[in-house]
Amino acid sequence: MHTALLTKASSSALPLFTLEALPLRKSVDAAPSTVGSVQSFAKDEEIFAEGDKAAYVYKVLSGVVRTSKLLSDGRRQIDAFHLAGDIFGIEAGDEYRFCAESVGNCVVVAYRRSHLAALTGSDAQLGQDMTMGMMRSLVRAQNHMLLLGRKSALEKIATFLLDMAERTADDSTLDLPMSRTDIADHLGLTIETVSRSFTQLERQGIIGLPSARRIVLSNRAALERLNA
Amino acid sequence: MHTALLTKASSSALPLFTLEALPLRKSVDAAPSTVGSVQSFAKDEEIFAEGDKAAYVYKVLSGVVRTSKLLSDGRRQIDAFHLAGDIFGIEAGDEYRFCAESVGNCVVVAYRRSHLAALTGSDAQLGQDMTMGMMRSLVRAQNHMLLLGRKSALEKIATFLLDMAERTADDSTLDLPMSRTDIADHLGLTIETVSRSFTQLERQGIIGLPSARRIVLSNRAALERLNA
DNA sequence: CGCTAATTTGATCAGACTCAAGTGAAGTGG
DNA sequence: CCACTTCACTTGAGTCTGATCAAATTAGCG
Repeated sequence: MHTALLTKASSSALPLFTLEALPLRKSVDAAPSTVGSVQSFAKDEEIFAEGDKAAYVYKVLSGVVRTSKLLSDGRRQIDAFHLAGDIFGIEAGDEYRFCAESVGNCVVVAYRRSHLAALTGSDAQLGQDMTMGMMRSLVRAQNHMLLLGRKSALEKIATFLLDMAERTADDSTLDLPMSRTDIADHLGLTIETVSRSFTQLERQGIIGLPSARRIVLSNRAALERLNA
Repeated sequence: MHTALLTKASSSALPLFTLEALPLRKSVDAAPSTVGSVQSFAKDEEIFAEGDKAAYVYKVLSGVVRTSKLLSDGRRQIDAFHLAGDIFGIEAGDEYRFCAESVGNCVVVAYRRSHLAALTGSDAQLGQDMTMGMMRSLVRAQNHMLLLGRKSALEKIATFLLDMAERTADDSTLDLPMSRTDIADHLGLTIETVSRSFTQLERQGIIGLPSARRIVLSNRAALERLNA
């Protein structure tokens, strides 16, 4: 119904295939570092910081990455969670305007940006991959602005759950990879409000909470109604 | 410091030049409609609606355009104000996910999207213009998420004023082209809170309000401090 | 099994919203 | 040219949602 639709639909679509296949193939018989190097991170490790030289563009292979911005006094806004297949770290300028961290253990491929730039000129397909990645970020960001600016706490949570379900869940059970703090900083709320909203949805029979991070969407229609 | 810097810097940079010069030159000796057609709108006219077939990409020649999203119950989020030189209406899918309206009288050029798509394949420069437009939208959107999710009313207004000043003002005087309602829907506030914030900044001697829409930035340092 | 961190819950508070008037400026028509 | 209407903005009073502060549970984990 919103953001997630495009994201999910496109992540398995053609354009991305190139970016996926190219480095993996090459890394077998060539130096991986020149095309794409695979990197692993443990929980809460920094992949890059706000202000770092933006030398790489990344793609998530497994796990989850959060990109966030900080205010001088520590207030944080997580602009997106990046799941397997998602691209992050695309920048127009020469530095990252975000910090990127692993949410749990995760594996990413890093593509040297200078190399991509050269390819983008000659290889139209690869340029389109970057463009698609950007488009998807833009769509997500724009939908998220509506959420942040105009939705109530309960509506924010409902939208978030539907979005995550769309992106990860096979059935009606959803395993959240991130903490309440991360969710709060993504939705512009506090952890207490996030927790209370979950509890309220559970009491209304709209979701089940077998454990803190496992959500059962028992009444998706009600969630969609809250989605406004 | 944020959004506005890149926007301003890039709006006069090279990549955009092509998009500006190409249609204007051609429209003199060729049918303008095939490349870019100039359209005028009076105050509060609709340029396109959310869900319309996204047949054109637009560029503002003069005046201001707002793009917004609506919730089912009428709550509105203005994602951006587009000033002269700004591109809007770029879509990945085949329909607009926004509504676009003129804020005051304004003139725009409409580029047929099918035509651009063809050019993007052959003309790398033009493709980069679109890419740049998208990048700038993305940067703005990402900064705006931080504002919507984590800033107080006063901080939102301060950021907004600095941003508008950066984009339009020559000196320390700023003429706002939009109403309090538009500002409120852009910043995720109500008109009353917007008004009260302006009054408060005035009382603190940080801004002057010779008339409702004319702002004098008498203490830019204080504003920047509020910018967090 | 005890320790630490994450989450939930409770009580209170505050910033922003709602509702309601009041003020002022711009435009209209006599 | 001036009274009248209208619309945009400001101001005030009271309310409410979500934040803050604080404590209790619960869940992981070594």
